[in-house]
Amino acid sequence: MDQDRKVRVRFAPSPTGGLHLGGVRTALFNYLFARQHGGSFVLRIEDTDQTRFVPGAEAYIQDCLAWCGIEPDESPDHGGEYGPYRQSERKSNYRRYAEQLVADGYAYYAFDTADELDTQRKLHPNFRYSHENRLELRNSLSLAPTETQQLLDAGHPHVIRIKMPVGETINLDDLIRGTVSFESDLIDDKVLLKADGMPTYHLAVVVDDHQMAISHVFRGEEWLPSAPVHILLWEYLGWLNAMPQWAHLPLILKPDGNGKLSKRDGDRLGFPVYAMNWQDPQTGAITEGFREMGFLPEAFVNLLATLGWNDGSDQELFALNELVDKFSLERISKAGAKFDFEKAKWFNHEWIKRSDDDHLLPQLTALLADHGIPLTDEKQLSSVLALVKERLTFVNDFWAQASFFFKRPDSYDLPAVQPRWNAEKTAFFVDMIGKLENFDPWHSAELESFYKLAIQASGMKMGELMLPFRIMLVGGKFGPHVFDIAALLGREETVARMKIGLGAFTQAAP
RNA sequence: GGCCCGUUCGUCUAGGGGUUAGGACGCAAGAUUUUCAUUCUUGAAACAGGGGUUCGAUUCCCCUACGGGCUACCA
Repeated sequence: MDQDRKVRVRFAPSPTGGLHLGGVRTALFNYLFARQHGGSFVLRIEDTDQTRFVPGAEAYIQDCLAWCGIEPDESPDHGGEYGPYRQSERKSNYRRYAEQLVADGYAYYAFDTADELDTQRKLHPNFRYSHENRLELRNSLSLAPTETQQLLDAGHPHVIRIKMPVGETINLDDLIRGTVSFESDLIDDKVLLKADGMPTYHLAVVVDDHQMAISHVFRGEEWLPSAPVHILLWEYLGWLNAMPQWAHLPLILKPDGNGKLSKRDGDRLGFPVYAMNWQDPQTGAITEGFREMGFLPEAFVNLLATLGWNDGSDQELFALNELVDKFSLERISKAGAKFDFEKAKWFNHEWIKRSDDDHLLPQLTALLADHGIPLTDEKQLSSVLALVKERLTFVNDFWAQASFFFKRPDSYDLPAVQPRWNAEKTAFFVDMIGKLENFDPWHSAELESFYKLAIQASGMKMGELMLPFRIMLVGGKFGPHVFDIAALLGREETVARMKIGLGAFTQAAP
């Protein structure tokens, strides 16, 4: 193997659905490795299965990657010298290699129909198309050469299957798992070229990876069992010295119970599994994505990277460029990792705290617009954000945490004040409103000391007069420091809200 | 069923022949905040089991158990 060859890795999703956690993580690890080694990250679309191809999914995949900050060096959209990057556009390639394998004795034509194979499977519980029975089935190995030729000439539907050797041990050197051995006797004769002339994944990856000079293949662990077929193909096609190095990534598991994380788990447990909103083309149903739920791409990338990888220290927060520096295959764990949504939320909380205002402001502006609030004062928005930033788990929490800065309360938490409301309190607020109308300077600290002095003078208890004030301004028992709120609201608005609130309290009082 | 992979607190994980087995999320308690949240402090919480090897295994080896993946003309 050529150790000096340029690092070229690829992410090869099939455009059959939304890009879920495992997919994005695979892309991320590929990307990190490429960047780290000054290599190329290739996006190749494996749209081989026409029956399940979903229109729009290809653009969706690219959008997801872009949102995460993963920019391919070569892709269907941006091109590159190894194109085309869509498998459907490379179709002419595959048959030729399949035929070559037949000619070299490594593969054969099989004419069995789907029905015939079904019958076999019913007859034999553990049916495998293999060296044990291929001579009894209808293929170019069992048929006379003339008969095979006749069927071929007549255009009889057929597939091409690999002829698995007998008695060989196939060793895979996996970068994460070390050497993994397989006995060739136990592996069936996989279909390489389908009756429709399209390749199966097994043929396609090998041919594509070879033609695109891929140096490293990082893919999910679910591919481990078919790795020996791929290795054999690299050998049989005569490309063994150009074979990429392999690394099979641990799976992302469902949080409860066991098994691979699926879309249904997200629906069932109430968290996203797709990077971005995904609309099922059949049903039209939209599954909410991490982005739409209010995740920052930084947090999403961070949580994905640390699901199955760590840098050996206690550090948990990593930016993408930091990951490029610190990522290493050796530190990827072998065992699958259960996805924990609580921890995912924590990552987002941390990233919101670390984000600059100008990073968050556009999203907040959009959020306010969704609630019918036009942006009038960006500085004010910034000040509000400073007050509530560390309370946010999601960007969208901003509305729940800070909407009262932009609109007056619709209702008041009357049960919190009403039972103990009295004339004395009414008098205090009437007096306070009058004083505040002329109070200066309108700053949080000054307001606080002034207000507290007035409470002392009144002889009433602090808590008796603090809570009503808060509820007048925001409507309920929540929000940041009251005097910060008043300061930000401004004199006019604060006084106006106090008057309205006072009216509501006295009217409702017993 | 067969093949392959895996197994440290509930979860993500660090560690590695001799450690009080460390961190984080979550949980609990306390403090701060005269709201709610944040924050801070403290706490409970793990080496799957059995055999070896060894003076000594959670760490190395084997077996078992358990979990997962694959077993399509899907990827």
